[in-house]
This record gives sequence, structure tokens and C-alpha cells, in this order.
Amino acid sequence: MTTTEHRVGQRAPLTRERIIDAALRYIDSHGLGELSMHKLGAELGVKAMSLYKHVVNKDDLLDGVVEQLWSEVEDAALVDGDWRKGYESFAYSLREMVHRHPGAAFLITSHGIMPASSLRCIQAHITAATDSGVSEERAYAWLRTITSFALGTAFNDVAWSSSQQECQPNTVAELVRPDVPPELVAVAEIFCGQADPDAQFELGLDLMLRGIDS
Amino acid sequence: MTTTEHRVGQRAPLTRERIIDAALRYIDSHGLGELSMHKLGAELGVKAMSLYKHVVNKDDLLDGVVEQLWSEVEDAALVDGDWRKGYESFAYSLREMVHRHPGAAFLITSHGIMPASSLRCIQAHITAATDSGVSEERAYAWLRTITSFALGTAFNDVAWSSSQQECQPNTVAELVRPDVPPELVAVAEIFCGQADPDAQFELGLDLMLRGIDS
DNA sequence: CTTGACAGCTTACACCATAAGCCATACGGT
DNA sequence: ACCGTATGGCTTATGGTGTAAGCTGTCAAG
Repeated sequence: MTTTEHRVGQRAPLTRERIIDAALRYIDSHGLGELSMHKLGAELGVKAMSLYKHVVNKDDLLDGVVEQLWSEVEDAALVDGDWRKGYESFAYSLREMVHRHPGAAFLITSHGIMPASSLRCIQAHITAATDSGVSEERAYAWLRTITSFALGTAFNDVAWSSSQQECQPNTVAELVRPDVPPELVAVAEIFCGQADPDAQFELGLDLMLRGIDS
Repeated sequence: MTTTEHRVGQRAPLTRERIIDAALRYIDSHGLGELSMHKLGAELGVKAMSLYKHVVNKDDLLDGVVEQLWSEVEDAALVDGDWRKGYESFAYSLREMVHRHPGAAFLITSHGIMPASSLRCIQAHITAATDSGVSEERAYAWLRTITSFALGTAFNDVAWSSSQQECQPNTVAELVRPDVPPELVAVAEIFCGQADPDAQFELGLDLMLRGIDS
């Protein structure tokens, strides 16, 4: 047993990291709206106020979650090789992250923070492009466009496939008010139905990348 | 004075519509997180519980806000003429709506509801396309792609230009933790800076529309 | 004048984030 | 071996939140 272990055999000591992990897990399975310091504490076998010894407040906790999300993206997106491949893999890993964390992913755009991991990730792809002779301005513009597209489509997938909380089947019927006429419900069925969103994404992304080349 | 007026000279009577309008205005100027039934009631010169005579609960209120947002989009997006123009104007009016209501717009994807106005709008554009010989499958796929792109880029603009609450100047310094190295802050400056997002949007959109034609 | 509908109010409850301060343990310096 | 100090978790308390339940006063129709 190391010297840092407290009371061997009891619960592991709290850590900022452990708290953030637990928060992300909780959001994934119960939805962002269900997360509270009390419940999160309970999840970790601890009272709510104990969390504040490791996290300045709930906002800070969510900052940590965003950081975590970005670092997952950073890990997954490869940069070596053609910068176009890099951009593409960046888009894919963003998309996969959103699908992996439907409840939490919204925080990435709504929480107004750019953690170091995100910036490192962006910087890597940008330099890959500029090293290949792309102007810095274009490198940024294209990356921004692709990022927006990737996030936009992924959020769309997620919004309709599960009502942002919980993880029920979620039929289209739950998306429309009971009084909308049936022909409009049919529109919703098709527009929001899972008509192969992956193919959809590939199509759009390919479209943009080809546009860049031309 | 009409027969529906109560106590002339006092405040106008509450209405679902008036409440929703006030809520949207409140969110626009104070941020979504600041909205509460109590404050909204105060804004209307009324106690919180009075709102529940016109709105089943807060969720229903937010549904109403989403409905309002979509109806603004519906009003602005024109459908007659070339369906491509229709798609384009749809994208533009979505974008403008998001910029007009930075705090509330998130609800459109996160609140899991498709009001009749949204479906009417979608249907109109789809039939414009299919009437011109586009297959229904492609009409939907392209509209979905463009919608995602428009929302994705607009959310991006909004996320960095004002920290989703409040309406301060918001320098990039507020987006990054104080401990990130300066060269990464520079990346944030460029990536999140307002490097003409309109041009950015036009570029991406044009890119997709041209891709559709080819 | 009575009656009923309805708009707004009051009260009440469970839950939330979090400020302030308590207590026991663990560790570093002597 | 001791002691001071830092630390991690706990308790208690405050003000804000959504909303259930029920009251009151005003209006319009009978």
C-alpha cells in the first residue's frame, strides 16, 4: 500500500478527475437536466458539499466535463498524413464524441469555454494544413466550416433519436404535439427518422472536402 | 372598449402568447439560465403561479418559445421560385433566427419538439423540390444536410460571440482558462474570432449547393 | 340576485446550489 | 515522539426553483 492511500479498504478518495468522470457518466445515462451536486455526491458515496473541496462550483464541474469531451476528440483525431485526412478524421471524431455523449455534448457549444485540449487539437490540424502550403486564413476557415458541419449534423442526429434526456425508444410521436395534422406527422417521420445519418454525414462531408479541392 | 377587457386602465390580461413573448424577450436579454417562472411573472407584473393558468408547466412554456422561433423562420423563408433558392433562403432564415435569439435558439435542437410551423416549413420546401423532379429521398437528405449546416455554423457564431448568457463584450480571454499557454490562446483568437462569419457561411452554403448540382 | 367560470393570489413542499464553519485524520518539521 | 497545520469530508443554513392545492374576487349569463 502506498503512502497516499487513506484508510485502506474504504472508498477511494475523491479527485477532481473522478468527480468529472462520474458526472459525465451520470449525464450519459440520466441526462444533463438530472445532474445535481446532491445526486452526484450520492453516486460517489459522499455528501454534496464534499465535492466543493475539489471543484469550485457546478460551472467549474461542467467546464471539466467539456474538457473531458474535447480530450476524447483529441485522442481520436489523427493528424499525421495528408491534412485533408486530418480534417476528415477530426470531423469524424467530433461526431463520434457527440453520439457517445448525447446529453453532455451540447455543453461543448453552449458552455462557452475552449479548453487547452481543444486548442491543441485545432492547432495540430491547422499546422498540418499550413505546412502543406495552405494559407493560414483558409486553413482556419475550412476547419471552422467542417467543425460546424460535424457538430450541427451530430446534434441533429442526437436531438431526434433520443429526447436529450433518458434513453427510451422515443418515437416520432413524442416530437409532435397531438394536434398536428397527420400529413405533417409524416413529414416529421421522414425528416427526423433515422434515415441512415452516417451516410448522410459522409455525403455532406465528402461534398465539402471535394469543394475545397476544386 | 371591447367586452373582453377586464378592469380598464389596469394591466393587460395574461395570455399564453404574451407569456411566451415575454419569456423569449427575457431569454434574449438575460440568458436561458436566468429564466424562472418567478422572474417571468415579475416581468409581467404578476405572481409566478398565475402563469400556470395559461401554460401547463415550464416545459410547455419552452415548447411555446420553440414554436415561436420556428414561426419566425417560417415567415422569413420564401418558397416560391427555384427550390434551390428556397433551400438557400431556409438556411439563411434559420441562421438569422439563431443570431437574433442567441440564448433561446439552442432550445430548437435540444428541446426535442417539432412544432407544426417547423413541419409546414419543411414540407413546403420539400414539395418545391419534388415538384421539380427531385426524388423525395434526395430532397429530404439535402434539406437535412443544409439544416444541420446552417444551425451548426450559427450556433458556433453565437457560442463564441457571447457566452450564451448576458450580453457583454466577451473577449476570447474569457473562453480559455488562465493557465493555457499564449500560443494556444492565439489559436483561440483566430478560430473563435469573428473572422467574418457571414462570408464563412455563404462560402460553405454555396459549396454545398454547388455540390448538389454536380 | 344567483351562479358559475375563471384569473390571479397565497401557502406549502421538495429540491437545488452553495456559504460558513466543524471535526478527524495524515503529514512535515522539530 | 510530538505538535501544528493542511486537508477531506461532514453538518447546518440560506435563498432561489418548479409546481401542487386551494382561496378570493370579479365578470357574464341565467
